[in-house]
Amino acid sequence: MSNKIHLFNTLSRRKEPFTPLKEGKVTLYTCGPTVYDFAHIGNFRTYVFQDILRRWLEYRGYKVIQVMNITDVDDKIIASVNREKIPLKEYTKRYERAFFEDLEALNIEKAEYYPRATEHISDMVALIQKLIEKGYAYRGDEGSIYFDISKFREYGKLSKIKTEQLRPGARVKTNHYGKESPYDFALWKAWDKADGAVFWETSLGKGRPGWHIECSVMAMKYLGETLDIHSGGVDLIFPHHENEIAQSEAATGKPFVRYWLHSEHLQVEGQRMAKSLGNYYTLRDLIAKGYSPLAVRFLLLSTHYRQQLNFTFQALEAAENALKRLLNFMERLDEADGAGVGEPLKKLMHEVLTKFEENMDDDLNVTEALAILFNFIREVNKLMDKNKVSQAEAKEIRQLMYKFDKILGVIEKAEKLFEKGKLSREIQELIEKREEARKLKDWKTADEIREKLRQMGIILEDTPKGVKWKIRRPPEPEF
RNA sequence: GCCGGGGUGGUCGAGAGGCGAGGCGGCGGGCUGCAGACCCGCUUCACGUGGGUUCAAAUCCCACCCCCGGCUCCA
Repeated sequence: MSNKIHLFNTLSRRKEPFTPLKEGKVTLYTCGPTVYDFAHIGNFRTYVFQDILRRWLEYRGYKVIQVMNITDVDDKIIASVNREKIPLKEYTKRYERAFFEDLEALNIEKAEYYPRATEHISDMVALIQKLIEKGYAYRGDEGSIYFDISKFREYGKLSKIKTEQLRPGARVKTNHYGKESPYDFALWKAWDKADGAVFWETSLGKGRPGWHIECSVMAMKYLGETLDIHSGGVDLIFPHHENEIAQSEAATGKPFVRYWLHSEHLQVEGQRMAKSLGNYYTLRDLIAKGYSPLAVRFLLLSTHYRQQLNFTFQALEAAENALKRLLNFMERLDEADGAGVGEPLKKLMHEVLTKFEENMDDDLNVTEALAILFNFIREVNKLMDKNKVSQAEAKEIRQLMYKFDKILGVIEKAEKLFEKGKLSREIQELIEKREEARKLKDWKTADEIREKLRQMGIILEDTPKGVKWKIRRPPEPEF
């Protein structure tokens, strides 16, 4: 266990030493997807960040209890459901399933709970009832129930927004819903014709929950009234998280969240990602273009989470190649059989571990940690060039790499993907044929066979110890 | 308008007063029949512009320009 971790808390706008409420245990709420479409790579940047956070807390010995909500009822979903005339559940299941598939492809660790909004309606009703009783909520003319932000003194403490300074956007319907203040927000939305078959009959009336209430309810239900960490994308700071604080703290009188963490957005080619700009990508889009999801993961995690990340295809290629470098290194370690380096290597290993940990402790500085790791790899490669590293030492280095990979989550999974099975007879014969050609110095035939195998995804490398082969994705056509 | 975050080499990106992180790409060299992997060198007077502080500024201060975001559903 360590209390060395420092995290940037949006509440204070500074890095703070992290200590959980209960020793050894961290309660973590991560804002999840609204399942109305396939998630895009911007969404995944946040989920990858949350995964790194979770993994680092675990690395430091904490037991993490993570909740990720599934928002399966909202305006967009209702609109689609009524358009396609299918049951809500059927529609949301489709995208929920896709979401979990994507998480797995990106090697994102599972949370302990994935509560769905629609399965917590009664809990939401109870919380709203409590807010009404305490005088924080009121019913508007048309039956919807709103939170009265003027009753909550600390409103704006997360986003640092003063409500008097808020400029009403064009789409803020002021009197339309019978709200007392345009910034009061809906806890419960009364049924409307446009909602069609989507509604719940409750003691609050016929309708559906507002957007913010589900997170407060589900967070507190699974994690208690005060949670250690709550995270999401920066766009959620206001109004979503601000409203969550208001609802939760008004209801319980206790601090809702101790550390708020927000990840910056991703841009594509220096621009905001938008369907209208034609630069909108889902994970599936990238896989269809031949990129590996692990390269996407590597790219997403390699930029510090509080920094905007500029997604480009060139950067994705770079990530793909950086990943190859890691894998080549791992393979090379398998073949080391030198006399042994001894003390200097021990020192190198100790140094890389210490510095890696220091940087991760410092607000999850993965970028710097990776730089340190790659420097280490170069040093070890130098030693292996001189055939100094012994088998036992190589084994220790591999263990160290897997230790880092507990956080990065790319090496082991990629190794499994490219695992060497038995070569087919056809390929074995081709390799043998090429060896014969090489003995006869028939380079033309040898090179032809090598190229043919490459097209089949088998890379051959001639080494002093004989021919080596490895499985790699066949070359993709250029885009 | 109000409130945030930024502008670093071919590219992606760390760093936040004093040795040019790292990845990727390109070029050259070593190794190799050739490749590949790996190593070395170069790509490098790198830090938006103009001032200022300092022995020393990418880093601190001031002004300006530009980009992205929040204020409206959003990761």
